[in-house]
Amino acid sequence: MSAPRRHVIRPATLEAIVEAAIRVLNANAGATMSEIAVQAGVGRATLHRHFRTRDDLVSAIGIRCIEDMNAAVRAQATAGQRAVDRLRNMFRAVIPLGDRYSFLGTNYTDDRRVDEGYGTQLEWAVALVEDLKEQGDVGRDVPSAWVVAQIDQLVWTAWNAVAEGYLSADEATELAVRTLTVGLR
Amino acid sequence: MSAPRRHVIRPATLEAIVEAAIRVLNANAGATMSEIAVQAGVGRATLHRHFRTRDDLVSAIGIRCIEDMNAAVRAQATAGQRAVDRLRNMFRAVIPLGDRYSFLGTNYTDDRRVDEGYGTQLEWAVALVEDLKEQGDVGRDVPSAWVVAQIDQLVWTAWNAVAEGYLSADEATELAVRTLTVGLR
DNA sequence: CCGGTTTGAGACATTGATGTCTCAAATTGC
DNA sequence: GCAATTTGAGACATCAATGTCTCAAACCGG
Repeated sequence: MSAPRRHVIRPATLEAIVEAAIRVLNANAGATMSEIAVQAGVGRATLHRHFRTRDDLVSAIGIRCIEDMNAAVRAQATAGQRAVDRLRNMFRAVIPLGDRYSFLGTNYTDDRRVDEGYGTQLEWAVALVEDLKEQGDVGRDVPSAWVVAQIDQLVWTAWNAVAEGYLSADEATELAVRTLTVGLR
Repeated sequence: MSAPRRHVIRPATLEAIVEAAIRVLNANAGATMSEIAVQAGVGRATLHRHFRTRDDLVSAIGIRCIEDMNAAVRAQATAGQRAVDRLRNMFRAVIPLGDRYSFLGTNYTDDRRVDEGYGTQLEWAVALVEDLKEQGDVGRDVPSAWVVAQIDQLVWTAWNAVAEGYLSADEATELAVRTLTVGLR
């Protein structure tokens, strides 16, 4: 006897849930399934039909965030580029996903796939920082952990600036590169 | 007939609760009263005896955070100082309170006193940014909102660096000033 | 040492969110 | 237009966290 047919959600419904969940949970990590459903414009039963538990939903969104971020980073051509140009390209690709960074920071899920994905991002960032130091765009005296932390925060503050409307995406990218390398003087 | 005697908590107990609540709620904004009590080394009944509700506790901690931050900023002598020195002094005073910044960011409470206190901090920061621009430490082309956002995030990442142990408090202060003004090159 | 006060443990009631289920309505593709 | 499928609303059960209360134990200042 076959297992009960698993629910197949419509792609547009799933996208609405993912975007709504990121928005609502970034604002309040304790938001209820009801709040997420309302914001997504779907019924709460639809969430429960597709995700086994609230934790399952948060994990699934976390995995989606990591996949989106890794896809954005992977999509860049890096061969032969100067480190500072790779930094600029990375910011250009990743700043629009700043809300996903924030989601992963505030809605931690003890999920192997999220941990692995985050580790991939970290490795990529550390390699970039080593090259920035090698090419003189970042001083060798600066702890790499500090540089990585600054890059992380710049992604988020730049995303916020674009969301608030006082910077365009291009302006945000340039200001992020400038802030990290030569500062605001 | 007089009202029932209000519970008077011991100062050491209250401090333990405040510090534990900041630590636990920074890690997980949805942490339970039980988790806070365990971390504080007190009984859950003690929390309920002193705070009417969980929301009341979160509000009270938020007010404490704002008061601590405003006290730190107010304690500085600023008359006659260059803007960059005021920036350095502000970082030195406020970085140890980075966990309080974070608390206010992630555990927003719709409380008039928290809003007012935050407004005071913001006014102070904007005035400092104007002076930094006036004295050439920050370019006039940079949006003030961007500079304020960077200062905010530097407080948090510097606090984290000290907590993680790869920077001393003095190193964190200097690196924060450097990152904002001349960058990491 | 003692009186007054605070506190912790645990029992218990309440509450709100989650999770399950059913059925009519809506949607979609042919 | 119809069949197959997904979805929303709402009823209902479950569960975990909150909130209340009592009493013995612990604490502290005089």
